[in-house]
Amino acid sequence: MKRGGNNVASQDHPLGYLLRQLELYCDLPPEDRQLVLELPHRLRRLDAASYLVREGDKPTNCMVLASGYAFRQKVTGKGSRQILAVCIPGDAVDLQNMFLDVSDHSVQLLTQARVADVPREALQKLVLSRPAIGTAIIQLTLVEASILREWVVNVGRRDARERIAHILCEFAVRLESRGLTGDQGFELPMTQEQLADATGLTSVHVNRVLKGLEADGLISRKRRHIHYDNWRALQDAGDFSRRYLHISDHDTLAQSY
Amino acid sequence: MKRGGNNVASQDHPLGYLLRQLELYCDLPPEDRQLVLELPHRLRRLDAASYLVREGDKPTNCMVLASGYAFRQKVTGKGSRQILAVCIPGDAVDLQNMFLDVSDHSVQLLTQARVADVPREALQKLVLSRPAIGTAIIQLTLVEASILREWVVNVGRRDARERIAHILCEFAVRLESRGLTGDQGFELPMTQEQLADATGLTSVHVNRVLKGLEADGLISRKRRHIHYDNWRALQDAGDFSRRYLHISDHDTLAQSY
DNA sequence: CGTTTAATTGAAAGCAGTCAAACTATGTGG
DNA sequence: CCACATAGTTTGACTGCTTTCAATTAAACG
Repeated sequence: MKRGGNNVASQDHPLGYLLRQLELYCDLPPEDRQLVLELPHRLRRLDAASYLVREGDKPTNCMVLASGYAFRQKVTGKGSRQILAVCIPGDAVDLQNMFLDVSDHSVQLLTQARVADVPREALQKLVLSRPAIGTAIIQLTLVEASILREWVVNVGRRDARERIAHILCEFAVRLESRGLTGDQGFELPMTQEQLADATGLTSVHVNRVLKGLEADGLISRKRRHIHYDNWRALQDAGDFSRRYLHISDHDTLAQSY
Repeated sequence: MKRGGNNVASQDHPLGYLLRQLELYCDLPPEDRQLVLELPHRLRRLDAASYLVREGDKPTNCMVLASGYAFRQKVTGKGSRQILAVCIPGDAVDLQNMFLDVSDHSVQLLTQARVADVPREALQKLVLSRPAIGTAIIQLTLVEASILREWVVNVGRRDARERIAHILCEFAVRLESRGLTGDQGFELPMTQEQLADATGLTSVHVNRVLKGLEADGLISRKRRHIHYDNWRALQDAGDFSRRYLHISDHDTLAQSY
């Protein structure tokens, strides 16, 4: 059940990760794979904290993260920020904007990144004319929605410890599914304040919870690196089940811990 | 800029509301309109509290609410419930399941309802073969995702009063956009406990907040009926802006209050 | 009408927030 | 190479919004 054949492209081609992500959910015929890789695009290198999209924008491109991390966010009237999603390499940053005219949230880089700008129309056309690509993009969109639902649950019905443990598990599995993790751990590209904005907490409390998880032997930390000392217990602490990520088992090794 | 021509169908045909909803975001050519209305479907009448979908199901139909209300929900390991969305008449209940094989959440009826079951494949085929319909369905999906993002903000970064005011505003505008509201108010088809599960609060506190909003002259209530006494103030109290609903202004009258 | 479900109210407890300060790491320029 | 600046982490004390628990009232239902 390997998805071989395009792994080479993943590493070099700016859209390789995108292709790989599309094929996570359904196989593409060879000619569709070609069409994806041949999408017109312009590659930019951007600094950390750059905005890719601002709420209210009328975007003309669909951006793909060739490398680096980003997050979606919204700011309330009182000025507090809520992070809505974390984008990892290969993510198409604004499928949203491909079919809606005004962006309803902002996207900001977490790290320095390479971003491929694909003209909106080119991707649109592919989605509407190639059933396999259309299916794959729709599935991507639906999985993003599923993750959003889980975030609503996380923020609405879990306590601080559960929220943090849950989001750590989510990262672990998502990164793993794209081969971006190290040995039983990963580089968390966020400050504790950003983690707080993603979980509806304050940075002070995130700090306390992280120390608690560490004290209980679930994780250990060095700088921004998270190591799971007890993956099973971390999942339990976070009420985490991978089902909502819709990643088939053979796409990741995480369950072997 | 009227979307006339299919208003008659909306009232009678089980899929009329769906068609109307599709056309909210982009116009369909007449033959596509025909194809939507000619979708094979079976109509069922179900009691309140019936499940339309259960988490883990592998559904074969896409259900459309011809009448009645429903909500999406997930239950945590500790047994608390989070409501993720409220479906109103005309909503396609599981676009999710149309392109994903396993449902990641449950859908339960709020009221007695008429539900049209459309075979998954029939709708899929239409989406992938008719660009206008594909575009409309994708837009619908994206708007749902946008609403989810706003819910994350609501639950993550707003206090109890703001959350309740916000969700009331959202109902008002969504119902209005489908012509389901009365005079400066609407029938809220939820108990206070369900409202609590939608906002990440407890029913006790929802009650206190509702009474607070009433005491401050923002709303008045009779049974489940909500009347906005001061629409402007209610929006302010809820930090509400309709942008995330992606409803064009001429599709609703709400802003005239 | 009795029974069940939902709404309401009060008192007490607790989780997380706020405020403030100290500490650490990283980076810069002299 | 060190002093200084900046950004992020850590810690403590106190406050407060919401929850919890419990009891009462009101509405819906057979």
